[in-house]
Amino acid sequence: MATERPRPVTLLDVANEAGVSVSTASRALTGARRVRGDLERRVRDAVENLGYRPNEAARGLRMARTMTLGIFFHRLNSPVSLDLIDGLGAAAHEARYSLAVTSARGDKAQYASLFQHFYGQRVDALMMIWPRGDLSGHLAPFARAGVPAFAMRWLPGEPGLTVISADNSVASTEAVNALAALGHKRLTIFSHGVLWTPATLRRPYFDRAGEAAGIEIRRRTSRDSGFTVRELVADELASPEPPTAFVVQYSEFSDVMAALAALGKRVPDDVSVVGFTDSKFASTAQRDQAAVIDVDSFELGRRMAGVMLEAIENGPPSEDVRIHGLSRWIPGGTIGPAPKA
Amino acid sequence: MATERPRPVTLLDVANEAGVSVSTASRALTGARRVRGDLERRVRDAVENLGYRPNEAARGLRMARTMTLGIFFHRLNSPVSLDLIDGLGAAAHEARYSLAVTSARGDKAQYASLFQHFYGQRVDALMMIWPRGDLSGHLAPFARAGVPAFAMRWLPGEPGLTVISADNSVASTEAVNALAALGHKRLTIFSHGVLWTPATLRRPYFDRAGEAAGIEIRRRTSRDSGFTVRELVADELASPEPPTAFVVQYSEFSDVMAALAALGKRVPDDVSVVGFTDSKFASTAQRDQAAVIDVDSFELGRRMAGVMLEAIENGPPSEDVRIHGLSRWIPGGTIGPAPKA
DNA sequence: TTGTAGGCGTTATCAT
DNA sequence: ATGATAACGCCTACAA
Repeated sequence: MATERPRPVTLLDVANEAGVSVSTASRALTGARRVRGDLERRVRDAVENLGYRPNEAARGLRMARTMTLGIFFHRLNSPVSLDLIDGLGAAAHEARYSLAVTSARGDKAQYASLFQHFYGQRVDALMMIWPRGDLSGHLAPFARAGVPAFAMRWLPGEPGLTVISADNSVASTEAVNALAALGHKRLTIFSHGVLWTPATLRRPYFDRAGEAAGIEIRRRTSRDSGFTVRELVADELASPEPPTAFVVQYSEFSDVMAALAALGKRVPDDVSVVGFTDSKFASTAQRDQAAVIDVDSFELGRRMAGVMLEAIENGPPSEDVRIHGLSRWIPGGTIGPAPKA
Repeated sequence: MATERPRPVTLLDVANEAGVSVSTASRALTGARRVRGDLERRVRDAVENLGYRPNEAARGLRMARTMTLGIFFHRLNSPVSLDLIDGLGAAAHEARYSLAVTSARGDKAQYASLFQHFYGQRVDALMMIWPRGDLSGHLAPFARAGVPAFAMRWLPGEPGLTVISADNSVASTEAVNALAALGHKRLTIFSHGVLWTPATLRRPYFDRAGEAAGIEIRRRTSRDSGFTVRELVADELASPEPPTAFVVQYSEFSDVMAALAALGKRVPDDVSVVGFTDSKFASTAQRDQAAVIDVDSFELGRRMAGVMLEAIENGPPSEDVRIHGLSRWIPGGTIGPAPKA
């Protein structure tokens, strides 16, 4: 037996209760034009009594705006995703927007269906988090409808798609400088089992900072190799001129620490370790007293939503968007002077 | 300059292109009634050519159904939340529903505003994840509108609110039995820094299983104490009759392992350790060869969405919902025979 | 300042 | 089987 839903209270109900016309009721609530004070009060009272809330679908139909932000994840896997959702949601909600979240679960074959779904929903703006492959086909309907589309990804933007990314260069440079000041000459950036991770984006930061500070920057990744963290750490330390410092994704921080311990290396006496983290792990990192480059991905989400809202209002930005000032260098007990050679 | 959006293609455009009326076009697409084969083909072709997608807001207005599931989080913090969103989203999308996600960010003062927002959206069903406090006030509008509301929480349901939870008793009992078979007599369940965690829900499972298997079950939590994991582990092991096995939330698994190592205890020779995890950590756990009680929270999300969709169709269930069969006992190298006293 | 009426895009009812 | 038409709830010219 299909449930027959009680009809929710509508603006007409409010108008009747207040003894005015729907348009007056509407104006009293939207404040588009002035209404007589006493009438406005009566309308507001009626709203209160009846528990009226405007139907956003109807309003959206009329206004050609659904007050919905579409967030598309290629995959929903890291705690960073959570913070992004949280930050996006916070900013969206403040602006009276809602957040429609979807995930392709790593499957590109899902894209078409998911994008069509968003288009059917008539989201007012679209944000893609680490999407893969060519999107132009999927994005065409949005472009035609004038829906601003954003992507967090490594490739630059293109017509109909603005790329948005976080700039962590300041904190990264500070970290490199701090290590240089401690006498370190060789630093290895460690990214294990990751293909499209922030590690890739951070490359230029570190390269530039390393060059300026006179530190040699190497990288190790196991993305194709299938080696364990411990094997990679061991291999790296067995090289002729081994690094004296590591930069590590925080999700592998403890693995690397354990690997170093197992190899008989003390931190920070023999090796310094810097974690690349986000604020979600901040408390953990502090408990560990770890030195970290901290990225506030909650705030990043907020800022991303801000950019989306702005684009809905005034059209998409003319250039790709870089977001600054969200990362901090936090020294900690896992770094120390470079060991004497 | 406010952007003037190009008008997206509507059903009328399709009808014109196909040379039929809107009603025929609508019928051809919804399949409500049969239309002549050639006309249906022409309509489908027009849809293809024009890239038409029905406006869900308009459809929702007409159908009094928005095809939207509202998911409310008290806080968006654990990786489990991510899996839940992912699973909910997968099931929702299959049913052509979208997922509206919101988080109170741990702040009960946000509830009213967030619930009103969902109500304005006219979500078809509502799911609350670990909500706090009294919800009846917030839920009243949904109840009046006949919107099924669910909550994942410890307290039982009430009128207008169905409680949904996962039943992990089978796997938990298996774990206890496995430990009993290995000769363990005293087991401590360890929950650090958590108030409303699954640890609380698991109590009865373990209590019953322990009683049946003849194992004494204790619990340690630091929720108010502010002790470190290591201090708690040390204190527990210093008791007159120390436990020979621990059950630990996976997020603290490595902390407990490290604490045991620091205390000179070998795993599993001196102490056995069982992790309580979810499938997100499964690969990690396997790499660690850890013995775990694994919960598939992605699948849990799917099932939750299924319950919501069913409730939209046929009204809310008459009783609170327990979801079974989503947890597995996975033995591993972190358990072994109890040490001889 | 207020009310009347039209329309947003869709589906369902009613004639044809 | 098809087409005209009303209705969903809201906002906004336009008229009063």
